[in-house]
Amino acid sequence: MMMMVRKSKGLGERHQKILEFIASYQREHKHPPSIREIGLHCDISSTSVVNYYLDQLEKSGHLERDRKISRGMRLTGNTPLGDMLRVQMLGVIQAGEPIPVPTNDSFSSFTPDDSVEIAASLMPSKEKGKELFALKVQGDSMIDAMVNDGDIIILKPTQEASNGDMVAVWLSERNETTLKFFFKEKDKYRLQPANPTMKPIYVDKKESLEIKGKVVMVIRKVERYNS
Amino acid sequence: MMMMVRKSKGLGERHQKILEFIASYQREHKHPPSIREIGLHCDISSTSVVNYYLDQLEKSGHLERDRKISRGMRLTGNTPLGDMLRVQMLGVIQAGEPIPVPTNDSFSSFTPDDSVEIAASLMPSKEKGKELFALKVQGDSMIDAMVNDGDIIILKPTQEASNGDMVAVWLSERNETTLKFFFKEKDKYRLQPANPTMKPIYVDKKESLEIKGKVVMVIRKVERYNS
DNA sequence: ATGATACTCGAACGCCTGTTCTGTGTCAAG
DNA sequence: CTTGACACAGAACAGGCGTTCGAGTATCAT
Repeated sequence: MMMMVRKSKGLGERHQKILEFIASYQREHKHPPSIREIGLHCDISSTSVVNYYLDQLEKSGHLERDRKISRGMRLTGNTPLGDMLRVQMLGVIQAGEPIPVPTNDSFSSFTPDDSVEIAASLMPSKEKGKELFALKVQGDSMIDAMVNDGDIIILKPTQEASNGDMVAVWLSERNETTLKFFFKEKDKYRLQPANPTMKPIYVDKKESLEIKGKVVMVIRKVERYNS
Repeated sequence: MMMMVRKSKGLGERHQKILEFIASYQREHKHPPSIREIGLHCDISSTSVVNYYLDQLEKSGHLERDRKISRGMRLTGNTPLGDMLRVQMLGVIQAGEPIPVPTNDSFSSFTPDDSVEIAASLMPSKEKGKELFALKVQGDSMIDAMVNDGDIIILKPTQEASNGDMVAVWLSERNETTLKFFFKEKDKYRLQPANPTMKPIYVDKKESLEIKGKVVMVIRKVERYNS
């Protein structure tokens, strides 16, 4: 004597509810719900009915299912396939200050101090986050490298750089940290700004030049311009 | 009469193997393996041994476990909790060319033409990818906005901008697309370059100025410098 | 030797979970 | 009215899967 029927196509109220529950459950538990859990929270008393809807959602492409496997379902659309990697935010980089470099305690005893998540699909090489670290740029001094105040740079720690690498270097004799493209020439190093309109600076090989890391990515969250 | 023993602390060969298997299995199947599957692929004949190692990995912080729940394990460190959102890459943006804007077919019939994945945790506002789109910057003409050739910009489609927003605008009378910070003044618009050393350009309100979108993020993959 | 520690096996127990089958009420088309 | 698709319930079945227990072996310090 009571029945909310959903004609033919489109997502029904039940479908919607299930989809939302799966999403929220996944967020909270880090893994998908079981059929029975879905039924419980969506006021469906029979596991077969849940299965019934799950089948439909799968056919309509909202869901993927690994039959026979516990909680083997996942939403399509957003929260897609790719995985991502978390890189540690070690501190800030600014002119006149040495930059922090990753301590050598491998990757154990990780302090989730502060970190940035990067979609793995964005990483250029296969340098999949093993030893990457992130720095926040402070001040406008990196402008010649097309890096602005507040930007986040992702870098791979290294002492040596190939020609063409963008590196973070510490010029102790100039008491300056800077981001430049690195080129080794006859008797000196050429540090080429990213901005083609700016002239490179040359560092004699006698001068101490400490390469701190190689930049692999720059991320800028554009918020607002203060002016 | 044969036994590879691992003294005391640190990750043993077995631990490493299990960790790697879980990661690869997860990549392939989109869900964690079961204890028996781990044992099978890591040459461990007893489920209790796998459980034994899993316990250790959990204690050492490499793994999280939801006991009693099938495949209720996940690696910590990388491949973490957060979800991400996929934004469509609609095309390129370059001076002298109009930029593509999202067609109005909502978000159904999604062509995975080309897309970028962004960690949700990086998104400034709660504008969680609903209608975001991405463009690849071509040419050096956006340099005054601290955007380089090859950069990827994420923007939110809009026709109106508030003061201080970074917008992509089409100046039809100048036949140019550009990225600038937007300010409305008495009788004109001020388009402020991101680079503080560069002067703003002013556009009379009579001139047509089409705001295409508001930039929310800039991503640069640093590969190599051609020079 | 002896005991402690680390590691490994195999089997059994029992809950968890997806699947399947039978049955019921609703509604629209024939 | 009959028929059939559709939405749903409930129960039972069969594996999947984590857990636990008893027992055996190797290494090392005492």
